[in-house]
Amino acid sequence: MPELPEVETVRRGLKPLLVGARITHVDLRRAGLRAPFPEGFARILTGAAITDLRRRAKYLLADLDNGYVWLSHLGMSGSFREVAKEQAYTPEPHDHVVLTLQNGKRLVFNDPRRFGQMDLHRRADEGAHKVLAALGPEPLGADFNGKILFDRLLGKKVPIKIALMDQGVVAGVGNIYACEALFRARINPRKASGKINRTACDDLAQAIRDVMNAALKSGGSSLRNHRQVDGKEGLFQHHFAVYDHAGDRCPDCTCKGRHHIEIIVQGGRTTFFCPVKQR
DNA sequence: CCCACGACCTGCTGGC
DNA sequence: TGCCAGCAGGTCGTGG
Repeated sequence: MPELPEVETVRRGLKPLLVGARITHVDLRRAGLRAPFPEGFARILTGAAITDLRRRAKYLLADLDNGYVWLSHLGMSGSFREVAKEQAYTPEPHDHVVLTLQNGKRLVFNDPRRFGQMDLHRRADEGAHKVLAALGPEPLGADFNGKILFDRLLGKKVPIKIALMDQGVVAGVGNIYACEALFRARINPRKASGKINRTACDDLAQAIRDVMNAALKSGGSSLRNHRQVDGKEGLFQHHFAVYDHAGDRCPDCTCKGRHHIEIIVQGGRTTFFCPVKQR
């Protein structure tokens, strides 16, 4: 469940459970996810209290009172769930990490495809963190606008859809919200990034912010039975204009309902768009 | 530097 | 009905 709105929804769901909590036990049920867990992972988490839970792009960052930051990424299929104090923990398939908190509650990380990530770094070194430092601006941050986007796309030849999914251009946009934002901004996903003019970049930056804010209000999108931390499902999938709507009529009135959503492959990922509305 | 593409995994589904 | 190729919300490394 992993684009910015989903990860932010997870962060908000986990915050009451984690912030202020102390980790008393860490059970690693395998040696790693895509990469092995870092050296001393369980040892460094054990005994530490979580002082804050932040998000950068699609990464969750838990600040610990021992100076470390616990970084998590949900990949394609990762999820966290809470197990209540009085409830016995029964392992489910693909449960990989189980944290026990001092208050008796448990936090379980489950990830069938294991594209997720967990790592540690020192808070003091975060500015030098290779992956985090390479990330583009937060689309919901105060410093993101059409000018910033225009400057970052300047000279790029890749199709705009591919550029939007490049975490170094703008952070947190994935396949769904790239498609949805381009539809809202009436931009053809195949258009060369560097040929998008300043006005269109203003529209696109606004479209990204709008669609992400709308998704956040719905608790994100829940595809394939994914659930948020509290077990509820996000509802934004019911508001997709184009994503997963190949062959449907274009929902925008300027297309007069006669045109249909097309599906193409870009960079190995599916793109949905209206060839009439999006020029 | 910039870009294309395969690899990494498991589970579900749609078409035969 | 049953099987399996193909596809799924992401990132990274390796080529050209």
